[in-house]
Amino acid sequence: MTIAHARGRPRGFDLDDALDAALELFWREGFRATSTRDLEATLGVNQSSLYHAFGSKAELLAAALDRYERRIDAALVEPLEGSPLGLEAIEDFFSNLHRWITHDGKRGCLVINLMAEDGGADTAITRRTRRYRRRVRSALHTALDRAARSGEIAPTALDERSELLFGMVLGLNIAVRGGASRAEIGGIMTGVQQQIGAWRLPQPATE
Amino acid sequence: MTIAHARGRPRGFDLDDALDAALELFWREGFRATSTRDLEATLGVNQSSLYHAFGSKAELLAAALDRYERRIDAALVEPLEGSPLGLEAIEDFFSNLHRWITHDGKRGCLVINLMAEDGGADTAITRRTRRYRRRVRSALHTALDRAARSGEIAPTALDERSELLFGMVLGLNIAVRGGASRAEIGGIMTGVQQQIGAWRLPQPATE
DNA sequence: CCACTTCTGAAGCGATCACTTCAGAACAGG
DNA sequence: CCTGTTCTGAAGTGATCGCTTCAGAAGTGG
Repeated sequence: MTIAHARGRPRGFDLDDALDAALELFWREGFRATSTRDLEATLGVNQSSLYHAFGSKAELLAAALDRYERRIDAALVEPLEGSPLGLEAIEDFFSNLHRWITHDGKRGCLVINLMAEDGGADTAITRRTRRYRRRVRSALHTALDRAARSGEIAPTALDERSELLFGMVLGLNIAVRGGASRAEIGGIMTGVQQQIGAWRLPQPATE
Repeated sequence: MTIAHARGRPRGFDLDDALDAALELFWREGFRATSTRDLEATLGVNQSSLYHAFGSKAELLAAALDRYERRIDAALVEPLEGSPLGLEAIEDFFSNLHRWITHDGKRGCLVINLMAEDGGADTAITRRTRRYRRRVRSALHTALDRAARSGEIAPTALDERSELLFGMVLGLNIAVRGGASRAEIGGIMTGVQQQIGAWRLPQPATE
């Protein structure tokens, strides 16, 4: 959606590259901890140009967040939501989540990091994190529904179980961001996977 | 442990009162978001006096944290650890936790808030939050052990289950701090309690 | 009362924050 | 080349940060 300019000096940097670099900073260092000077240095773009292009630090975050949500949706949420599988889709989701939030360092999930940062003030960011929470919880519920319909798990307490799983998504994130060791994270992850497996009913032999 | 002074002008404020007020601010607003000017205004104590008494903002936090840990230990961890009960002690723990982190507003647990704030840097605070994590996880494990020994639950996957529970402690906190609605928190809490109940084995009729 | 010590209040320190200003650079169309 | 437009670089805005300075207030023991 980058339109070629018609008149005036052409922009000296690529908008998408800048957004990706800004996303990386906000994600790894946090929104508040990333100063406009940090952005200037890492992106190699003068503050003046950044403000000219994006308006404010918050709008830059919003634009970076658009890109982030598209990616995490493709990598984690859509596979969970669109899978034909039940419990296995959820187990895969948590495996993917594990990789996603620990990929290089203690970066966690940007949306959940933001949720933890702003302390629940009523900002545009808060509204987006709320929407994201609903989306993830709903995808988990959908997968549990599939598992129940196929007889993989008992068709009871689906609401409670999806809430439990969603709570674990949040818990894993804060454990990662809070500096828990790899072993600690692994332990929690094992606890989740074990619990998901424990929901599985004994299956009648197929075939 | 407040020693009466021997010479010089007596302090014009009460150390314990000041620590309690500072604790309240750090807890509700966050450590970083609480400025020394906020402390001055809320405590009614000049910055100069605060620095004279405590040394630095970080040391003031450390002193407030001492008080906080004593209280949360008495209110939540000791009852869990010292109870003769198994699952019921854990259920009570989560009920108490719910009250503790939502008591007035979205305050969460100070230790977990700090864990989320400093991003895992290796500070004195990080070391204390690590110690606290170990303590809570161990108390949960102890309670599960009691439940297993009394035949209340199967004596399997105790490590995984305690990790799961601990992850939920973290998840509930971030949900509260992140501005989740009362209904959302209640949903997650119900998910946890339901899961704990689901671990209970059918009991032989006693009597 | 005096010398000594400790604590207080106001003012101010340098650093850093998000953001702005403005002269001039770099292009287009005429 | 000239005019009009957009973008860039360096400098600087006021606000706020954690923390310090220092004169003087408020006590003590002699």
